[in-house]
Amino acid sequence: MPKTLTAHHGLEIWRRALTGSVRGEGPDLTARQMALMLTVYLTPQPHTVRGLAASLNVSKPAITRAIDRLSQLDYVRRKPDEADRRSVLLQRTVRGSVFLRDFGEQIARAAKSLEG
Amino acid sequence: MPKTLTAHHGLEIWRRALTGSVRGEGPDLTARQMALMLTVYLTPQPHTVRGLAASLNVSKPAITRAIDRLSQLDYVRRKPDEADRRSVLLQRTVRGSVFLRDFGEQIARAAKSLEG
DNA sequence: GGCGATCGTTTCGTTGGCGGATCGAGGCTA
DNA sequence: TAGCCTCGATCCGCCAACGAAACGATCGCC
Repeated sequence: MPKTLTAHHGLEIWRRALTGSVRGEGPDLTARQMALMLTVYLTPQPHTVRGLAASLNVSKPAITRAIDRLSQLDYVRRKPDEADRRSVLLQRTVRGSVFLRDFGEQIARAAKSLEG
Repeated sequence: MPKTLTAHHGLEIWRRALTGSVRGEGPDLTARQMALMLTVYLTPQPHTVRGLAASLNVSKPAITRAIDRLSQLDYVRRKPDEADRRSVLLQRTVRGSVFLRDFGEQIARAAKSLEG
């Protein structure tokens, strides 16, 4: 359990993790795409386009496009809502889980290398 | 001083800070632009285009473009290197410092709200 | 002084994200 | 069943970022 992460410390962790991500070979996602990923994987289901648009304060087409990109990477999948066929629910994928797990470990490593 | 920030915890902090940033009214910087900002402000001077290109593993034109964008926001300034007129050094600005300070506090807040 | 190397920038064509408007599919109510 | 609403997707023109190549300016060296 972290204890009062300071702003400066947070920035330094952010720098290391982000730099690693930029340097790396992984796909480079926009801030919105990344925010969408994190929202889908870390907040309670279900996730719809309109819900995400409201949650991220972004237009619906922007969400559709982000999903296009992420599903083409197989980081997320569309699943029609059987209860309301107008809606589309987002499903997590193994590949997306792996991507986020790796990213999370990168953050943890950055934090750890700052200790002591 | 943080103590063993877990991957999951790190992701959750990342989600909250990034979502806040996406929702907010600030300029949305690309991952590269943000990485450039953090490198300039958090690592030792001086910073040159080629140095940043190597550090971020990115092409020089990409760095030039990122600097164009950031200097137009007055987050960074170009200063000719008097010792080697071919080089350009990057200077920090007040506005950039404020931007990063706010962002750092957003991270700190996200971390704090996870405690306990 | 001449010449190759190195600096950051510019140009070029391409790709991809953007908001706003609009669409067709589907749901809801009477 | 008719009319209206809401859903996500698509179309449109625009703008920003991309890599590769070429450029002018400047340096280091002989």
